[in-house]
Amino acid sequence: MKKRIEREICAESADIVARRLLGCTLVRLIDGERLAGVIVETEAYVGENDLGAHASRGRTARTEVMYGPPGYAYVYLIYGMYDCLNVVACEVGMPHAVLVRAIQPTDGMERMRSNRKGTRTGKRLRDVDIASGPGKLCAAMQIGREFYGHDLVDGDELWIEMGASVSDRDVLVGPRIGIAYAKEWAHAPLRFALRNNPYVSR
DNA sequence: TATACGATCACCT
DNA sequence: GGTGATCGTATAC
Repeated sequence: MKKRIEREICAESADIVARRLLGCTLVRLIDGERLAGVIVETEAYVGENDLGAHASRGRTARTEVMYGPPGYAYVYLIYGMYDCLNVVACEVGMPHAVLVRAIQPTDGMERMRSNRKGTRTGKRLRDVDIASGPGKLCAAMQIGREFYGHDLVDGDELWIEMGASVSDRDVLVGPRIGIAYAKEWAHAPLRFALRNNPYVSR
């Protein structure tokens, strides 16, 4: 069991935190079994001015957790079907968040694969397809909205561990996905991924 | 109370 | 490359 992240890691602007979380390990403990994977893709949502961010509509019941301290989980339902996991970043009162978009499974891969048996054709999923997207990752790791507000630093069933350091030349930076409506913010370089890693989405 | 739509995914052509 | 599934949230009425 590796060292967990410290809360200060998450206390910066979300773009900094999104970059830092690459290479860290997301861990889910369920029925005594450890499910884990290296974070290989993230996106930053940088507060109320960010037209691509849920917080751009201000403080509501849904966005409330993002206004609190960093290191907590913001989980939301998208398209009526999938849950997505975010790490709250920045300081209290600044609603920043980092969307975890993909992980490279390391522990409990078979259980994660079976958790994704929502597919019709029932074909065996390739390893690279198990958690290569924000909705897929939550399904694979059994992360739902019950984790809204969960502490990812000191929590019990879901937390983040430190990983090997990642050099800048191994990081791909580009525009975020699925926010074409966000005007100038749609192009902002706020998506981060490990270059040439086959476990990233799309 | 009613309605439009989304930080996605899987299947189809 | 296109589209349907499916429901909570924000916003309009």
